[in-house]
Amino acid sequence: MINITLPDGNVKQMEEGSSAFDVASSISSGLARNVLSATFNGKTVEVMDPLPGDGSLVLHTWDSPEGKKAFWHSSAHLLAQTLLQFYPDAKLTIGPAIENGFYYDVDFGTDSIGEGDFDKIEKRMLENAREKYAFKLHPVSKADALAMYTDNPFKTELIENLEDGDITFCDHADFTDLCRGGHIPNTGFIKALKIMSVAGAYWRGNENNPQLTRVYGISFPKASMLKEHLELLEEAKKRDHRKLGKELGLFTFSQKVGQGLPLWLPKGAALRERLENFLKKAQRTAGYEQVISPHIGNKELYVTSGHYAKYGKDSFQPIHTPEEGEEYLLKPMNCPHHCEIFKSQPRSYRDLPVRFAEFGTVYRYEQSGELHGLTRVRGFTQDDAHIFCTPDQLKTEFKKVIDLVLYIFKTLDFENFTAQVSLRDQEDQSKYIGSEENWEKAEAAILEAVKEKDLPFVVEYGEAAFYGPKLDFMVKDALGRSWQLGTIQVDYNLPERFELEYKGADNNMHRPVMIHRAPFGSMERFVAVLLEHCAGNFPVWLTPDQIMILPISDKYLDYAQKVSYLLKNYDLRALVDERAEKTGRKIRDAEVSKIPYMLIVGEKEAEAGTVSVRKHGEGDKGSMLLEEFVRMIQKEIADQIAVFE
RNA sequence: GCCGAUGUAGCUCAGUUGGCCAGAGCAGCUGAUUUGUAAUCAGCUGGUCGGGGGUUCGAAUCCCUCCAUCGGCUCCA
Repeated sequence: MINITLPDGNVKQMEEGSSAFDVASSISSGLARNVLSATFNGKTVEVMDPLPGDGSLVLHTWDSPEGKKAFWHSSAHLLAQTLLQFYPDAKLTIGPAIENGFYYDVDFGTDSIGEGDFDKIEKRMLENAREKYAFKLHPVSKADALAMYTDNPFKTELIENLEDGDITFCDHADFTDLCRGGHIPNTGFIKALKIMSVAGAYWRGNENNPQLTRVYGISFPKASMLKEHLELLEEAKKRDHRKLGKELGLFTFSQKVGQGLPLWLPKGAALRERLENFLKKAQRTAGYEQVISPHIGNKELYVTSGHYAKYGKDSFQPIHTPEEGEEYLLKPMNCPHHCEIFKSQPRSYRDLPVRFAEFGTVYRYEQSGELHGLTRVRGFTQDDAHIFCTPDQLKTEFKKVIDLVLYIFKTLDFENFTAQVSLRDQEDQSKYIGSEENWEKAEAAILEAVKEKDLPFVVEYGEAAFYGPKLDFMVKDALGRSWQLGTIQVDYNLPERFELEYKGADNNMHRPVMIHRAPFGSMERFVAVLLEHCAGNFPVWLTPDQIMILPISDKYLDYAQKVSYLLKNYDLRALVDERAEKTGRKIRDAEVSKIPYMLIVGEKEAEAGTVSVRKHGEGDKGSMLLEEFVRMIQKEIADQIAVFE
């Protein structure tokens, strides 16, 4: 007999040779049908394989990440099997599960695969799935494993890095593949699937290695789930900030101006200005001072900061002065300038912390293939600030910045977020500059601040910047997609390089600590994420046009103008649709342009001094006195944009 | 930068086994309509078919090249 402790604490006694499936069956047949993977004493085991003795068993269904992982990884096997049926000479490499689905990297040799082939592959995969082939994991000796892949250098490389005795293969049908395990019981669980795309991918992610074809797919245990998933993708497409930005007239790009250099249109520029003013106001309260620095800086500035050595080659190249000698770089970040501002006068410990803020536009030469809408551009404006403080003030200041970030998230309705603490790579520390002692202090300060603020957080090793650890805020948008927004970074390095100092109470000179922070990240990126989050329906305080006044006919134009004038006096952004169109048409156009309020005015309204209110997406709200409407919208705005304390 | 795909009017898209003057809807302009909660009607304008080169009697369509965009990879101070 073997004893199995289930996660709910119940102990099951099972006969020798029982599997996770047997355990599930003994609980309920419904559960047994839905078990996709199992973990036994912390190790992944195959659902159908006998359990190796006493221990605790966790069963994973579709609702758990482990269940999905096993499901999608098994689907990758199915994909590989099917691909070999069409392309017998293809060389397989790896096929893992990913966040949403799975992929298989394949070297197709001289063959190629395109969207036109997806249909037949999907059909054959489903045919194969319906055969309910069981996934069977079994050990293979290193020598035998190598013998199986004499013509496949990729698999050979993988096997060579494995210990003899640790090597397993997974079979289903007549297909076998090097695999460490974690499968669903059989292919029959896979009821719906779709090949999503093909793309190039380097072997082992290294751009010096040969490029393989990555085939992406997704699969589900129910056809309805696939439908839902595809609908979600459709919805995401509708919310694409590139599409909405064009439709709402916020920004554009021009081939002539250059790649990755956004042009902000009047409505977009006004929106950005409102975001800036909103943050500036909170920053004033929080004790920041605005500074302004130029768009170029002497190369020496970046040699001093260390950025030139690190990024000089991959950046926009220096601008040479007409006479020889001097070289200037487009500003790729604001910190060196701010360091020099700090140095412009002697500082006392009594002055600290000083907080310099600037909406600083910077230019970075991103590889052309990386550019993407407003989320990855070559010229962008950071809502940057640098805080210079004493080491003792670091944690307090850090926490204050967290408060500011949380204020912004709350105002803009980003309720789901995780703080990501990025620390050094624990194995390879050669890429970081700065002393061990300082790094440790900084890492500890961030972790303490995050814990004291009670933020949900994860720690990522190896994700730190080369000059210091950081805290990034990952927000989830309305469709559940993750985006990196605000960032707070500790820097012991630049103060050292720029020899920043202040006079302490002990009358000696001390080195300040620096915090870089950008709650929005960049204005471009933030607007993009916000657009997708709210699907273009900005909160009233932020939206470009708040109110469209629709006169029934030109007889009521005068009244409409009067209403518009009055609203503008209240700092509300109102337009009048003066066209000789039918009301239905005017409403449609205002709805399509996502203007939150429509005020319909005709004879009744003109006589009574009222407006007939229609709200975007909600319809007719009935008529009210103009003053009433003003109070209502003012209250809405006040509720949306609380004061930062 | 790499792999793959795409590029036709301001926007969304038809048109490619090479062949009459390259089409539609929306937007725009002109006129009529004076309208009550999601598209009034008619007419008109608008395109070096991404740029350049080539093949051909003939190219939006085939080839080369450059540019840009999209999906990934790599990268992200």
